[in-house]
Amino acid sequence: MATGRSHRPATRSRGIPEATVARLPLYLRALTALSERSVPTVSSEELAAAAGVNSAKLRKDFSYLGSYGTRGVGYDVEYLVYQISRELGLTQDWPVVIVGIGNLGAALANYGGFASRGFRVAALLDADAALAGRLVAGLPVRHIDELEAIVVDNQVSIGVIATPAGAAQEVTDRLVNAGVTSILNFAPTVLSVPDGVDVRKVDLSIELQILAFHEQRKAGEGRQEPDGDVPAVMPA
Amino acid sequence: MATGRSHRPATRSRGIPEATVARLPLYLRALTALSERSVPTVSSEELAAAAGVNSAKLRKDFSYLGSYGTRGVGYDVEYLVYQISRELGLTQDWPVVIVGIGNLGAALANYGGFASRGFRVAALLDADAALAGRLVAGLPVRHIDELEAIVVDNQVSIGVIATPAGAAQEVTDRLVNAGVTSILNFAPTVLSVPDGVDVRKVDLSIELQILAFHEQRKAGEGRQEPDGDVPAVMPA
DNA sequence: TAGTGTGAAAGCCTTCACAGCG
DNA sequence: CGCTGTGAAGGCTTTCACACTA
Repeated sequence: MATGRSHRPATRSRGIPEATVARLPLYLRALTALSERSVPTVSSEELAAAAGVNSAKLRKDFSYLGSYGTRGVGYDVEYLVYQISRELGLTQDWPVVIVGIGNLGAALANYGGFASRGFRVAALLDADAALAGRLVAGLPVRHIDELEAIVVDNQVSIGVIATPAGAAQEVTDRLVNAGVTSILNFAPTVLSVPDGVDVRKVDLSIELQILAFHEQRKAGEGRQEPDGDVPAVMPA
Repeated sequence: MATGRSHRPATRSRGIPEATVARLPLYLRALTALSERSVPTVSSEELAAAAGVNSAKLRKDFSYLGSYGTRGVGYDVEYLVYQISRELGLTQDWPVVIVGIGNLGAALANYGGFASRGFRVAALLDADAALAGRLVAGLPVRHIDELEAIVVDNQVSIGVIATPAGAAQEVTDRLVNAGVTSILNFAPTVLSVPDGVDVRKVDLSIELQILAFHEQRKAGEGRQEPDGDVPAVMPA
């Protein structure tokens, strides 16, 4: 999902399939929880259950990272936490700017899992001059005019867009121009970016619409088991 | 992707592949924009560009819905809007409850694309009694004790969870017990639900971690480091 | 003629099932 | 013996490329 444009034919950045990369954070979260409970080792079966996947998939995923398990025993929790963190690039510090400090931007700024795990909010930016200086999550909101300077000074490579849809493309252009190469977009717009810039989007209404689709299907299925066909109510 | 548990072997609810369903909202948004500009027809090429996909994929997707285009011309915008809306179940009204009215819950309540498109916020719920009665997005926050009554009275089948992680599973259980069969989860937890209940999750920190992975890869590509092994610190 | 609709080909991703190791 | 690691098989998804038609 969501890379810059139509580049990268079969994106697996270094042998690790994209689908696996997308699950590593899930494993990491489950492992972190185990680590906090001082659990020393875990089997693929247990960890898979905690992460909400099946164990064959988990083992296959881990096999792309290397042979980090012990047959007959399982995986060393601490060691795996380290390996996955390293693989994901979380052993280094990633300064992030959040643009658009409405409810959503504020929610993001306050989000704990954000600040932990290597991500540091370098600045909060908003176009509304009236917001400037106000503290959100302990940080002062700064005016969007400062965007370029902040990105350059802090070597920000990741930007989060929580602006209204209408402002998203312009903000994107400015971020990219200033040197940002990864964007997490919460605005309901398709962003266009140059090659080499990654965009991931999170879209609330799309998720809801997908749920509605399945909801409708369930309702249409009626009481009996879905063995045969659905009534086939064709449109006009 | 986010269905209840390990059920549904190859989920395509009625011939429409899951991957296609996930793109229909994208097409719908692009079409709605065209409709507002009173554009009568679009080609697959144009619409695909607006939606951020390629045209072959779009045509294939539409072919699962039926033959709604005109060769040599393109697609009728209004007609497609209607067909996709119907397919997604957006021609009916979906009452939704949002649980957890912090910054994120408030952002969701205020989100425009939410209220439009067939989704109606039936209630905002929070465990904090101090919030009760306060207006958010024009709706009064109600206490979580009212959850069951609200779900039943409004025939709510979709619930949105914006609570802290610790509360998410309990809220889920109560929603499901009361009759909710689709859940959009913003809490960073794996929810367990009975068969037949769909869960989709949106996880901010996961998205960021995926970006960090690619960011790291880009950075590493500039230097040498092709075979990238690390000192091999084996576990105890 | 311009652009849809679609078999066929090619790639991914998941699952299976079991060899092999601690 | 228990559990990992992994070829092989099977499914989905995307892409290709072109017949076909308004």
